[in-house]
Amino acid sequence: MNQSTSGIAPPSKKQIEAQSAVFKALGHPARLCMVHALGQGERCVCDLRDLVDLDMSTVSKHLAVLRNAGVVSGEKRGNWMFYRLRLPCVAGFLDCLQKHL
Amino acid sequence: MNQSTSGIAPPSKKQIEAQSAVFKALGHPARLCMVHALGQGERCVCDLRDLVDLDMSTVSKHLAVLRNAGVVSGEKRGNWMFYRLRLPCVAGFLDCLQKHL
DNA sequence: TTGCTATTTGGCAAAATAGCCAAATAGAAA
DNA sequence: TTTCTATTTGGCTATTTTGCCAAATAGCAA
Repeated sequence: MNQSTSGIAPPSKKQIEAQSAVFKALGHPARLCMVHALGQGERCVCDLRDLVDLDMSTVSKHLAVLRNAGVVSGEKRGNWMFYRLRLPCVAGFLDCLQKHL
Repeated sequence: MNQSTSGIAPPSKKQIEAQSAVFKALGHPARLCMVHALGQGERCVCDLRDLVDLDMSTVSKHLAVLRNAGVVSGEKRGNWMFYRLRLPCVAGFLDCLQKHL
């Protein structure tokens, strides 16, 4: 037999999809590493490439995943593309993880 | 040419791995759905199975992913296995996502 | 214009993940 | 003991993800 269920409404399927896309985007070591760096300010793709030591095209695709999930945003200035963190809550959550893991 | 880099020490590779395991665990609609439910209190596997409508064995494997990442913990009482949320910061982060997505 | 630099996109093979069924396990009940 | 119930594990295929190379794109410089 099952437990009785709570009366609080769960998030919609759309919300769950959007939220899990954010988590999925952060759920890769290279992407999380880049997000950590972006937490300290904007970076160009070349900086992030040096950080994670992957092919430039791979880094670009990782950034596309983060962009599509709404985690970061990019702005082109001259030849460079600068990325910045778009979700303010990420930094605080990372701090909390640091403590509890 | 690259930007100048900050002097703040980045997290260790081990920390990055542990943190991205948490995000990866949360980065699946069914698992996130279950975590939402667990945010309101412990649930047995059968309750979670009803929630996400997947095979019992699939639910069990999803819970193993969450357990291995440190997101939830399980306790057996009688025939039932009860899972509960182990990371207090998840609920607050989900609230923040709700606002900013 | 041509050339150079930074980034993105297409395509492919390798690796990881998801979900099912069947079988194993553990504990309660008869 | 045997049986039933809840959960986990093994194994398998289908799907998704990752990361490289090559090619395309965009903007600056000459």
